[in-house]
Amino acid sequence: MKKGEKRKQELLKIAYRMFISRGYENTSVDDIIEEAGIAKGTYYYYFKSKEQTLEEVIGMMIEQEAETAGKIVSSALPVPQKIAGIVSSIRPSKEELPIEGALMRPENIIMHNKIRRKLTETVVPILSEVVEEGIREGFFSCDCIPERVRMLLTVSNETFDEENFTERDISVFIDMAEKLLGAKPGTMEFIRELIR
Amino acid sequence: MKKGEKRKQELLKIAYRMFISRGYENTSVDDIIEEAGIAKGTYYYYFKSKEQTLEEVIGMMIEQEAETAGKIVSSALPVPQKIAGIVSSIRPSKEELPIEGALMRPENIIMHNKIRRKLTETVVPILSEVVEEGIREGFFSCDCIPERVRMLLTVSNETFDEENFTERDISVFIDMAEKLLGAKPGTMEFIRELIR
DNA sequence: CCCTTTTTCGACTTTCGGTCGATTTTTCTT
DNA sequence: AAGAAAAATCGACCGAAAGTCGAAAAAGGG
Repeated sequence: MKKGEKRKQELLKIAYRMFISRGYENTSVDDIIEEAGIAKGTYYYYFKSKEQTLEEVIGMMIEQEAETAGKIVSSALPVPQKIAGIVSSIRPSKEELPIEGALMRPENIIMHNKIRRKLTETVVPILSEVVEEGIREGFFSCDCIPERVRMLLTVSNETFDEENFTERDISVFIDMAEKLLGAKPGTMEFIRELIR
Repeated sequence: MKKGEKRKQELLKIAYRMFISRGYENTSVDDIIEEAGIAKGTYYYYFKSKEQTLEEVIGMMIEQEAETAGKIVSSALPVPQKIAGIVSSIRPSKEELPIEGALMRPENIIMHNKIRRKLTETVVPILSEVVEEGIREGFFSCDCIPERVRMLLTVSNETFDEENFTERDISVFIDMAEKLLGAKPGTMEFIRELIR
């Protein structure tokens, strides 16, 4: 009964690698089982569908990132650095797998989308907490924190995921972040380094 | 040689209807050809792939909306009403086909995404023009107009497409729009009616 | 009317996700 | 240790769906 879990983790790892490098749509179940050296039936003994595999793979990814982010929140770092740290921990999705760059390929819309959704869902509360802290310390000044954080995250995802963003995009985004959170101009400049 | 164009339009119309009502993924080429009463080969005589059909269907949709928006821009309406008009002309995608509401179903991510992309691409320049006009008239005050417009559009799409948005989301969005474009507080309140 | 081009046809191929009953391996029970 | 029960594995098979292809039928033109 323990061998089972191990096998599943193994399959998850293989699926993760393949989804990342070749894209979800371009990875067939046959590819996965061939790599794993198992039969179709075995695969479906562990996953009810290919999509469920994707779901679990994404769950894995996000879980890790959330853990890192959580540690940062409860650390003693100053607020801006907390934000920097969290944002960085969220981004590896790009540096980690740029070799293929298959992530936002047209055919990868589905995976990309699911990742974004789940990421937003888990990160918004975490970042909100930090913003709250920032308000207490006088960095920020605003209401509706989760809503604001979410919108910032949305723009960030949508804008900086692609390769086509410009320096102007970054400037506008910083301006937006400062204004949306009620921070003094220039306070959020540190974001520039994170993105570029 | 003219019959061809006609057939293609007919197929496009059928595909449009089916993609909208049942979703792109849930519509098979066989469904389309059955509805059209033609053979597989005929379909592929007009489209190189199912995806190309989707592309053309989306092109059709956006073209119409862009036309309407264009007329509004060159009208004599005051700036806020131009914006309102354009935003409305963009939104029918929701009122037009809510019966099934299949648009943002998990399985429709692909279509939804392509629509959003293309829509943003075509609407950003149009709205930017209006904002420019608004600056001249003292409504707004900002630089990097296309970037700002794009981000606003991004947030709007992502936030108000779903059904789960709250009144607070709207308020924050309005606040954001005003601050991003350098408008006086309250100026953009009219957005509230458009969305709700 | 014949020849060319356009359009249509539908059987066939391939790919892929998923199913299922049989079989082997592991674990539990006594 | 023997046998039963449960867990894990196997792979042939299925059905759906996109896409191909060569042949045949319409449409046009001279």
